[in-house]
Amino acid sequence: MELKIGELAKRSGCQVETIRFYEKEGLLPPAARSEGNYRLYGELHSERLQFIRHCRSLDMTLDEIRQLLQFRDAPEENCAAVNSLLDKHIEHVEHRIKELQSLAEQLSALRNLCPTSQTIKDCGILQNLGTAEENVVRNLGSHGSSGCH
Amino acid sequence: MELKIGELAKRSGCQVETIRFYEKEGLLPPAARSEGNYRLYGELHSERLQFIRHCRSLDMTLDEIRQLLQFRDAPEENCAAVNSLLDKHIEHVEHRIKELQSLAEQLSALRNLCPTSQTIKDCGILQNLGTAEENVVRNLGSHGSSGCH
DNA sequence: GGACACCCTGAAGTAGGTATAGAGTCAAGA
DNA sequence: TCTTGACTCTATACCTACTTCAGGGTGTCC
Repeated sequence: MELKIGELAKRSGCQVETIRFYEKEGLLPPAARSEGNYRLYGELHSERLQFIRHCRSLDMTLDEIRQLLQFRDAPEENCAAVNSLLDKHIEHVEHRIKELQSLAEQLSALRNLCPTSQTIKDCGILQNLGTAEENVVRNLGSHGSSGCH
Repeated sequence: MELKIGELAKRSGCQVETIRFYEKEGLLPPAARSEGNYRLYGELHSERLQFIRHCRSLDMTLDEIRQLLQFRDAPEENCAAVNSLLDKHIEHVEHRIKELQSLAEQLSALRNLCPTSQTIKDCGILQNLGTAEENVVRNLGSHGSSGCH
């Protein structure tokens, strides 16, 4: 039941480099080592990695996951903080959805400004992009969560 | 009509550092300089920056913006590529919305596993996060666009 | 001439990895 | 025994779109 890093990676569906990265970040404790200095993992590591990957698949940050792992390591405490962390995360995701929906509307309106191919100087899209943002919601201004890329 | 960088920043609603960054990235051409080596901007810079910020408020990448600026600089060409770039961007945003909606559903289901405060060892949320992801859509696996943070 | 707001350059930091270089380990086949 | 190939190791750089910081110079007001 001792896994090398590549085997653990296959099992957990993540990449070798990612596992090493989690170790460096303190999310996974350092692994035991073989004679040849290879990392060796057991069941506990495997479960912990599964937990982390599950959280990541739910788009939590490493900081949020770090907190959840701490809770997990204190089984007698109360879980109110876990619930609250999740509530905040849900709120965050829903906020982001609304932002992107508003964005999609704006983009669609912009697209309609050039229904067919023109010369660039007559292209309604480029013209509009060059104007002030009067009709544009500033949803991504300075504090918007960034990036759908 | 010669603006110092701080004035241009105020006008365009972005930060001084961001303007310098765009210059370094080649999105804005180098500014003229005053005797004291201060950057001096004119109307053309101001318009170009407005264009860039408008695109950014629509969540386009700097690479996409670079392409649009190239188009903008060739007014006699055909704008089909502009339309196509925008179509791709719209598709991208809509895809991301769907991802996040599925995510929100999963998070909501997860949240329901612990309706009231428990001890951590009885918390349905933490228990579920430690299980394999059988019931979890892998929408963010390896190729999902990242980050709502 | 001193205080203060503004500007300069260059480098480092952010999140969550991914990619690369250069080297070591290990098992199987010729 | 030698070699090939798959795997592992460390350390470092790269990605996006900026932001922050250190250590200075400039310009104006009182």
